Amino acid sequence: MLDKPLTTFEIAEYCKISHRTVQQWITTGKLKSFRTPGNHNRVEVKNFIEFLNEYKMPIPEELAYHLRTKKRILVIDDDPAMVLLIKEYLQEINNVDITEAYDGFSAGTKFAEFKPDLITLDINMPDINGYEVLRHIRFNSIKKNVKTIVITGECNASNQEQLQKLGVETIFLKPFSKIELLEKTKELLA
Amino acid sequence: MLDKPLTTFEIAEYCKISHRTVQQWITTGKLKSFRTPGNHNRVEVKNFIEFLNEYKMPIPEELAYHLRTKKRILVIDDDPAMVLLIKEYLQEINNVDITEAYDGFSAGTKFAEFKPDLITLDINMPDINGYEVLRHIRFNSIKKNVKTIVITGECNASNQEQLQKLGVETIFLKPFSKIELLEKTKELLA
DNA sequence: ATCGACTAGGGTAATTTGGGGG
DNA sequence: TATGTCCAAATTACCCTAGTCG
Repeated sequence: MLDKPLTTFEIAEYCKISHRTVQQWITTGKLKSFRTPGNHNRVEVKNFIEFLNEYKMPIPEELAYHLRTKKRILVIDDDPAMVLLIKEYLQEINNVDITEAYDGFSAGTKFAEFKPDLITLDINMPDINGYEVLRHIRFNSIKKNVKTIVITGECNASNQEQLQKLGVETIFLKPFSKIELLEKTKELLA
Repeated sequence: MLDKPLTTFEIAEYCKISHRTVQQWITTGKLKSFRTPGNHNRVEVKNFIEFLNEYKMPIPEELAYHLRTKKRILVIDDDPAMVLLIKEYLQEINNVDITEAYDGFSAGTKFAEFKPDLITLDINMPDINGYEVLRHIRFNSIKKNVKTIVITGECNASNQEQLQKLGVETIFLKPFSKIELLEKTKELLA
């Protein structure tokens, strides 16, 4: 969502200036863009960030994560042994920072503070309602585009459908394959 | 953040001073700014306020809302009717911003984003373990000094002791007195 | 088919801004 | 150090156009 190319109006909104000025920046070559077949300007996020850096302009919060060198993963599970296992597996990916949470409240604070690119989540937990977590992420958080992997003990067809509606990328049933988890995670982070 | 960065002329108007002087402040590094690609100065509101504070200049009323004058309260309860009641009561206090959360995860994100000065918390909830919340706040959060009021249906002596160890300021049993809640809250926010 | 609301581009005039010399 | 004036350049306001969606 936030990764799709930006329109001149969106950039104008980020920079708090008029869309005409953005068009000027584009025509004078200061800001790189490409054209849609309908002749509309589109600016790739990385070009926008490059531009902001070059002119030492402030970078909007929502785009700041593009500057990170390491991808961030938040592992949410109330079972410490499972968290340990998942962390151990995922650590094999290069350039990732992993944090964990064992209850809903700290999952929330860590989500807001750590701003992960991907989360793994159990949905059958006594203290956390996984569906609430997903709903909150999709509808209320700034970072709606975070990738979500559900790792759970049980999941029937109706559950699966519900999870897919909430934008869950993949569902793994315990016990799960290390290789599959790694591959899927790498794919989602790419 | 949500506000447009200020131009030198706008700052000149706020300070009742010439725009040339504002430019001097910027070139001598007293006032932080960035430049548009067309070389126009822009000053972020937070930098302007910082500058005004440093030089002990009066802060224009239009910008005063950037200083946190209002105290913030986060109401955590899974029962919407109870949240409504508590909010209605607390609204009578002057200069407070109140936000609510109905589940652990959003309580966490709101705690991290809203940074409340005081929270009210139920501890007998199916989806949120109130003790976990308190433990997290005391031991892991940045804002350890947040005041905590527990409002709950049941609470025996052992529970009470546990809560006090976790730094809970007051415990109210439902149904509770509006006047007592207001008084205690005001006292804690003072 | 037509309407209104919305998004986007672009022409042009008006306004705002930076900075030099006083 | 702070200000008033000036001009070129940057930015914006205003307007009209076209396409899309329901």
